[in-house]
Amino acid sequence: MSKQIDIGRVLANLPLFQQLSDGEIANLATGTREIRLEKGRILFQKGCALDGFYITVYGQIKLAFSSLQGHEKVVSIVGPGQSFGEAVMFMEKPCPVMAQALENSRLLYIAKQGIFAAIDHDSAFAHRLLAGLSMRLHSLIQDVENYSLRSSTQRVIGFLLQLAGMPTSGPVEFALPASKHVIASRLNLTPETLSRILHSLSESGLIAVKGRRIVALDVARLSRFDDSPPPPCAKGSRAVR
Amino acid sequence: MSKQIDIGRVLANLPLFQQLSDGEIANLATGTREIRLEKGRILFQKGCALDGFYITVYGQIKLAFSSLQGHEKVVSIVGPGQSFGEAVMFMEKPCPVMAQALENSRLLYIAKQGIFAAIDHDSAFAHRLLAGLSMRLHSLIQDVENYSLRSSTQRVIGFLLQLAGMPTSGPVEFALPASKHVIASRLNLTPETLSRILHSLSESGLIAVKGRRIVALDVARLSRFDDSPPPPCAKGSRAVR
DNA sequence: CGCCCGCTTGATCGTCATCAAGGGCGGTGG
DNA sequence: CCACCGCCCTTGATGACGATCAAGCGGGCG
Repeated sequence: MSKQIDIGRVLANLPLFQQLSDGEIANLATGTREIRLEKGRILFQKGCALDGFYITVYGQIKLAFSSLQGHEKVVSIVGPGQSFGEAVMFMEKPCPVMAQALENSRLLYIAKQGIFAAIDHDSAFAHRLLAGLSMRLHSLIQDVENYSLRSSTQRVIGFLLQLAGMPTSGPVEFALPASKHVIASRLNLTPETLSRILHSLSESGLIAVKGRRIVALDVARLSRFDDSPPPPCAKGSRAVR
Repeated sequence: MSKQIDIGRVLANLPLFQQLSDGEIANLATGTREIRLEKGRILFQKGCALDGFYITVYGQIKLAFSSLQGHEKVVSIVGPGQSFGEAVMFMEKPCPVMAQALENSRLLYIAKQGIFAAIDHDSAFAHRLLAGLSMRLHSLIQDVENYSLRSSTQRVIGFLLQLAGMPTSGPVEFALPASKHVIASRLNLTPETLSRILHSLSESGLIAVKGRRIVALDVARLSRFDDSPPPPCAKGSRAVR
């Protein structure tokens, strides 16, 4: 039962909590529970109230909502070191999404009382929280922008470029962070469409695909695709738009 | 030149600032500028940095981004009493959207220093800010949900129901908050499509439209449309999905 | 009175979802 | 070691929803 020690250590190393005093870390730790979740298990359903939030230690959690028709849309894939649920906690409203483990995972659940105490005590912490929420908001707006004024191909390219990082140029290899099914949903596509797009990109020599691994062969050209107005008529390019 | 008095009064009445002390209000007021904006004028462009945020006193501002192709997508329509730009301010990153006046408007621009001081001084204020940002995040997620798993008709209905408020039942009349062009963009539709949808809804006897005024005739049935799985086969209903 | 702008209406086209099979690969058991 | 099965992904054929292009309409304002 080395839980207590573990939790304090883990908390203290998170960017969000880096600069808190030992006392506050200890205080947070008392309100913190460890959660192990096996692949496929649901952490909470859409509509639940949360009076705390979660941090992923390892594993992978997907946040998604599902229509009454049973369709599901993945909003976010959260990995180690990332947190989720803060907004719901501060809002005191039912959670708009559900959370499910994509792999066996280990999380921390941090009760809001400790957070609130830390805010009262240390206004720099409040600043970090505000900045964190703001970043989240920002990326959500990016999503809205992607969904509303970019084609499916552009969304895929944008996603790949993001995974590739800002590379020096030259080919970059990386792995998709989840099954193609999940990725497709995250990008608002069907798996079929994603498959076709990846196929067509590799036909154009822009990328190479083997299973979950992808090589971005020509990052420069890829980026150009990403946001170029389709030239007046992209001649003969069934493949592209 | 009654600006100073005005500003203090206006600030003190905003929900966000209700509970601040007179001293803090005064402090905020010194960092606050009044801005008058005539219809059509652009307040800031996408990519600008902000070191403060805005509150609409009267008028109407649209937040939007535009693709390189010149297409424009309205993210939000902000009216009197509402604020915008906080997230950008806290994030210290370029603004992801542009802001333009839809009517002659009057705004307050509040410098971040006063806000930061208030946070340091009054942790309840920090809580309110956090809750405010969280609400914003929540509604953005709703938007994503709408865009990704609801048909255009469902989005329109959802929007109308929101305008109608939670009515007692029976017909409700209200006005669209902006031109149909802007509304359409907000809902991720072309004006043509919006027009057709409104037409088809009024043909079905669900609403009546005269210009910008709309009467929701059958709110109950409207709500049902809003989220019902299309019954196995909605017989003969070209009008509906 | 006439113009301009916001909206409507009609015809056509593209993109992407849907439906339906067909691979390929890993795991399991004979 | 091979055969079988399940799962994930791919590939193909079709269709629907909504965008685009192109006129018409009406009403407010100069």
